[in-house]
Amino acid sequence: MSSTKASVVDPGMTSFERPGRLAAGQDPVKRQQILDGANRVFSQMGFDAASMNDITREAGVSKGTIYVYFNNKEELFIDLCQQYKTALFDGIYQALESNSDLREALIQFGIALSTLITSNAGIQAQRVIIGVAERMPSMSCSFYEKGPKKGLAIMRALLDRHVAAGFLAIEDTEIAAYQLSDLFHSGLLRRRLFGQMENEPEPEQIRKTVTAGVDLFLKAYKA
Amino acid sequence: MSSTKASVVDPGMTSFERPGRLAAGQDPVKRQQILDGANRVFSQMGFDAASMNDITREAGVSKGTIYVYFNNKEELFIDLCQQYKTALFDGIYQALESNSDLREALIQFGIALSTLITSNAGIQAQRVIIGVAERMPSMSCSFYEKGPKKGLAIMRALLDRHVAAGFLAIEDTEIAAYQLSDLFHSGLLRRRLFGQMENEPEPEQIRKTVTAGVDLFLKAYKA
Amino acid sequence: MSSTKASVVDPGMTSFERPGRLAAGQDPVKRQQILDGANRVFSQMGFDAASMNDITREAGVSKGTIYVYFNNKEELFIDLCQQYKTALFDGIYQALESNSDLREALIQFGIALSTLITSNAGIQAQRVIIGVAERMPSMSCSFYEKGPKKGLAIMRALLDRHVAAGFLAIEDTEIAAYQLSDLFHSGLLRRRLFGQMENEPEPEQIRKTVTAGVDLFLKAYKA
Amino acid sequence: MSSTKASVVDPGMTSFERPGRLAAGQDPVKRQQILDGANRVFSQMGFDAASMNDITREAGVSKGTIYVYFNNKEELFIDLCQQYKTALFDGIYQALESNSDLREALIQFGIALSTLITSNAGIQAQRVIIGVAERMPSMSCSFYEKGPKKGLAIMRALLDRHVAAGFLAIEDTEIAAYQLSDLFHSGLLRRRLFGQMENEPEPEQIRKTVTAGVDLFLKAYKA
DNA sequence: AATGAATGAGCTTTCATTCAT
DNA sequence: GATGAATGAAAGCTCATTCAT
Repeated sequence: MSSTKASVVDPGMTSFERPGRLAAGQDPVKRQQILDGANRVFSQMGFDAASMNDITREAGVSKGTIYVYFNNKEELFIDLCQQYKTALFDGIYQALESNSDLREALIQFGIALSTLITSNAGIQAQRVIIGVAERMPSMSCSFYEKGPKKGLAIMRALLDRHVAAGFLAIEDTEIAAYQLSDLFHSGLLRRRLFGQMENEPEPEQIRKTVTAGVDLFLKAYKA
Repeated sequence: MSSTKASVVDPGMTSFERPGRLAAGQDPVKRQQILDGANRVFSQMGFDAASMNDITREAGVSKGTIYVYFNNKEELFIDLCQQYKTALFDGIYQALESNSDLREALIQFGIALSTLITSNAGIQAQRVIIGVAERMPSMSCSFYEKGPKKGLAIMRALLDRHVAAGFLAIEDTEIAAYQLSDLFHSGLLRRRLFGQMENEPEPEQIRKTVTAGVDLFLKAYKA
Repeated sequence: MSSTKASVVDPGMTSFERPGRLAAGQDPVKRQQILDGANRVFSQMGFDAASMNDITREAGVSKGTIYVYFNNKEELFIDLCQQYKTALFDGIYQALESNSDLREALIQFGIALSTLITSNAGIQAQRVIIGVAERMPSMSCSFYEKGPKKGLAIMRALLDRHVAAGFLAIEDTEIAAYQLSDLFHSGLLRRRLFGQMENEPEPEQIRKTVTAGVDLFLKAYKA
Repeated sequence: MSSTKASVVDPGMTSFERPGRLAAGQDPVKRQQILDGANRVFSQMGFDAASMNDITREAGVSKGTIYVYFNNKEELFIDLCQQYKTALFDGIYQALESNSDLREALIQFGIALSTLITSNAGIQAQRVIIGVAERMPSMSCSFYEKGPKKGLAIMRALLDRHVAAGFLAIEDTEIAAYQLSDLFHSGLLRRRLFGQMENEPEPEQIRKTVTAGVDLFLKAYKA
């Protein structure tokens, strides 16, 4: 559980920049330091097996300090999950709009998405969240809605536009969007989630998988 | 956590059939009784949050007895996961071979597979296993290999036969098999895993999803 | 905090008599053993400063066992206070009725009462209860009602009978009963409560105090 | 625990009068401010359950400042108790000497004394001190000696004078003083301490109790 | 001189495991 | 062979005290 472990969050600011004394629980650098430690521990152990002592050690702050920033273990976890959502999915949707060629746009987006969700950090985050889905359904649900679901909506809108333009012949673009999003990571995501593929897939493998998926999709649905 | 909860395992034999006194830890009925209780508890709580007391209560046996049949909590959990594999995937692969029409065979198989892995019991089992995948990688891995991977091999062999027969034009049947297996549950599995779809999908919804996936697949890959 | 300390409770039964295995939290000997340990610790430290570890050590049982018999620290404390009430005040009221001579009856009763409430055990119990009276008012109140108040009612009835018989001339027997009960321990109780009198008063001192109080009372109130 | 709560201490000076910067821990206004906050918190919670954070909040000073004025929680508490003694008992003994009529002098003094020790502030102070008497015997003892004991000495001297003057016939004026002091609050103090009388007794009730006590005393002891 | 964020020992409570019955 | 009361290490969390600002 060393600090070399993957992390989906990036403080973006180091302790060197710490300004003058801040109010209790208000220092964003320290807050991020705790979240980083918590991320490493929760990612390795899951919510229940992680102990606050572990997080204390990993974050390099004292137990009392954690409890100044977060009311309890669960709130720390929820805040971390909020961060997963933002860190994972922010800024990858632009690939879809910035490309005029449909095939290329889909491939670029698919690569970005698959790279993300099959990365070590992404897999760990998904595992942790799926692991508590039974007991904290609203959290895992909101994770899905901020992530995959949002991507789906954007993709569906794109498909709708191409259907309207006569380039694609799709009866139900909702189903089609689901199909496409699953084709992006065919043979990658599930194997990664279950640990059957130990390391992050090579970029080349991702490209091949995405391209095969997009081509299958376009061949079947082109007008 | 009552006994009305979903369970992937079926004892198949009641205590009435119990024979004369057996050696310690040798009574298969009692063993199954413990596994059933453990299944209900682990499914609800996950591995770490489940307590042996809960399992004791749910299984209706004493704590000492559990420790005669299983060395510790983890071994009980591992044994239960072995059972998940068998209970989940046994007996669904025959649909692929018993049908001469390719499309119909794929649809029947897809429905069987999707129904299984999106069922409450199936989702709970997958969640629990994914939740510990980081710490017990061999277990989650073997779960994948016994389940999805085996299905994939059978599907790939089927595709190979149809390619050889000239009915399908597929370059890489491994990728194609992955694609098909993901198309079976497009928009179902992930939403179920993350709790965004609360209840088991209706048979009609599964049929529609599978059919759309198979048709997409065949349209693109038919010779 | 050794086992030689004063205790208001008497198990009345030793571990030698322990019968065959009892249900969890049902063994009255063990229960009493815990209460005895708790009594010693709470008496020394008061409720808040006492730690469950101290009680564990003093009672000679494990922490888990305490929590089988009592849900939490507060319930253990409340149960102990219930016992204080019973142990302290049960069986001292008979002196009042068993004696035909009023003066002698009052003196005997006063001696019994004063001996009790100025004893080490009695003082410790009162201190503990007074110490939490602000936060657990119902408990300290019920202690008073089971103890002093009950004695007052009996004394008042006695006075009423003697007034009716023409032996005493008392306008308000309620006030008189209060006066008498305070005269019993004049110069003893408060000094003991505040630690200004370190040791239990000698029987002779108690007798002298009670006699002086009763004589003062009777001289003023006799018809 | 707001500032509307009863307090036995009166700062008597506000921060407006604060002079130029004083040496650390030397500002008597700030010191009193801390003691006031501590009084409110200790009165509500008792010594052990009170937290320095509560006192910080209630006193309106920082934690560091408290530790400049007082070495630790216990010393703060001890200093506060010193103040209880002074605040409670100072200036009530003059009633005894300023009145030439014995009965009237005793009644006035008794009323002053009973009003004080049955007041909310007085009861809270006594509860707190009795609650720690076992662990800090010297403190509770000195409280008694500064308060009740001093009053007793003065009363005894008064009784001695009247015995010498032939107005009273008392064999042991020490016992008599104890008796009188307890008669002052018969039926009030103990009920208040144990919370059986929730509110401060009405002045009329105190007057009645004191008068009854004094009259009982004088009737029995007059020459 | 005053502050209050940080510390970490110690709190109450839980629970996997053992073993006398 | 089965039981479940007992254990005690370890959990989440609090709080008296310190010290950099």
